[in-house]
Amino acid sequence: MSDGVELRELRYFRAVAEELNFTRAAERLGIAQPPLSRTIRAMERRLGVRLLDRSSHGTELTAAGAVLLEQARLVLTAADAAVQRTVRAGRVEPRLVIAAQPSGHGGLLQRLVDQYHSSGVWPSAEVALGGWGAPTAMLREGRADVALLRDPFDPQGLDFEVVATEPRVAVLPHTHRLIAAKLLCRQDLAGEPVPRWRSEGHREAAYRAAVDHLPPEHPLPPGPEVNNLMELLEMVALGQGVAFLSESTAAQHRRADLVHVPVSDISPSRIYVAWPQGSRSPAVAAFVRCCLQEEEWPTD
Amino acid sequence: MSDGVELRELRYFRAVAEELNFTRAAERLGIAQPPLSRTIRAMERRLGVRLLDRSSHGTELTAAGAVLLEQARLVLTAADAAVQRTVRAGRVEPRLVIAAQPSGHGGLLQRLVDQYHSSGVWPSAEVALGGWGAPTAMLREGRADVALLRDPFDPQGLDFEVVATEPRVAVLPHTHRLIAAKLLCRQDLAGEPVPRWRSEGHREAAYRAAVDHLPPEHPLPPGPEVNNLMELLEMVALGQGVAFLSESTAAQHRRADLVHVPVSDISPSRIYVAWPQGSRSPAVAAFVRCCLQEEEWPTD
DNA sequence: AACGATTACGCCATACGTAATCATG
DNA sequence: CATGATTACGTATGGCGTAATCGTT
Repeated sequence: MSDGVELRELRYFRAVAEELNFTRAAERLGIAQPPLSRTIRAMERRLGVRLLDRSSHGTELTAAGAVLLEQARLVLTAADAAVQRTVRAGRVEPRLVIAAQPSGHGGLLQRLVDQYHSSGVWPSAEVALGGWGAPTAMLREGRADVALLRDPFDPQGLDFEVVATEPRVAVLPHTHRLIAAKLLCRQDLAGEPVPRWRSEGHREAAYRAAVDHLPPEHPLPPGPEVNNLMELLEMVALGQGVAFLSESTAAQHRRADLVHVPVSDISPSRIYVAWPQGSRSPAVAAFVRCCLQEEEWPTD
Repeated sequence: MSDGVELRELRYFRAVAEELNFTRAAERLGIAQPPLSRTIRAMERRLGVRLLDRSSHGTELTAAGAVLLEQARLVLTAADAAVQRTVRAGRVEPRLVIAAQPSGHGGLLQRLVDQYHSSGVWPSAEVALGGWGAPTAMLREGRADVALLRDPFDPQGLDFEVVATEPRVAVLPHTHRLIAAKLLCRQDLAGEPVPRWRSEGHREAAYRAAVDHLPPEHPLPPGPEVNNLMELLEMVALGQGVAFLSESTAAQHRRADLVHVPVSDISPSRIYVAWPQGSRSPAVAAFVRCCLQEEEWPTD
């Protein structure tokens, strides 16, 4: 039983497994092919497992290789995160870095930061904004300590709690037949196209549109793809679809040519506070405590 | 920005941080002190962070060092797990390893394994038993794929679902004043000593006794320490305390000198199925599906 | 032939150990 | 002075690059 692997080996393997080509992988790593080839073979011999099928028609992952690729990504991310967190903890004046998506929380983020600051002499807070998926990545990579997230997010490696729940509204063009309604249900809007997020290039973005805006039992009418909130609202204004946004998001982006109508039977939007699993940081704990004292979202 | 760390450095640092003494750490690692000292210093210089306070009165961790110790443990565990999972995935006939505590689930485990086996041509299942804390450790270290767990467990790095819920009973000596009762509430037994688990040497064992057997608002009457279930029952039989066990556990260990009485207001015992976070294994998914089809626990 | 992976071989970086040095109670 | 960390220095393991070889299409 040889004792283990080194990160260098995992970095090399990841490159090969992702490129499925030793030459390109070596280029990407900035080394020559032979050491790469040797390192992978040595690892295979040491573990007693074939990781790659080197057939004539190119290189393929074996089942074991697929497992190692997945695992190697986790280990390498964790190693980078370890360094990041250590360096940040060692700064003379450490900061609590709060990651969040821009303009998604109304005054909530501001209130939480204020409350956190007024709660004592903890490291001062600093907000880092990023698009969908960025806050969770920052947590995993050790570049942020805590994050405010909207409903569908990848919980891998994170702990989280619900901070607030708020109903969603339908955003309709002002020419829509239903703008006079006080309350809609999903059925009233069945068949209306719903724009889809394409923004961050993630597969999950499509998923987000589906899960975030509609319960899964409703089929999703295909709508135009949009890259951000402004495009989304423009699409709606142009009559290309309807959008379902949380009240606060909608309220922050009022337009004369759009109307908001509450919807009764859509899953409410939830805001979570999340942090790296097992974080022992007192500052994180203090911020989370602030979050959990937060009231239900005020309904305007 | 130097690119990162190597596992060797993290292994070295962990040894020093745990021993708080370079000499002992070097012995533990099987190397001489100088390379150890140099490696740590090099790491400090590269990261630009002091990890250890080397004062006269011994070596202490800095705040950053404490963070790195915690992180290093995670990374090293993840790296070992990566190897284990890869090796197991590469076996000619891979097995689904199910970790569980011995004799804690009545026929549940057997039923689940049978159901899993009859559900198709997946890798065959193999059960690995271990004391409290062992199943979760096996999952984290890549030595098991999935586990059946009882209520208080450390969820770090795991995903889980509830499989079954069952009420608890009080286990009383047959000489007890309340053996004729059909149903007790916690108040009836207030002040009775409750034996505590000492078994696995974990701090968590005490926590277990508290959270598992009693809601936290009840103060825990100090009871004798026991190492296993047999000792626990013996203590109860000797009149040294009362125990609160799940129905199925109690049922599997009937004794002529013990009586079981249902308790109304104690949190029920839950059985979970858990697996490494983000596991993509189809075999694990199949087993979890079997678990979720499981009915509520039959009440005898 | 051409492309991609592997083996052969010489070089250099770096991790190691021994021994000497420093700092502190 | 004794204990424990660091610096100095010579050695050697092993990871790298260049060049040659193998194996497919």
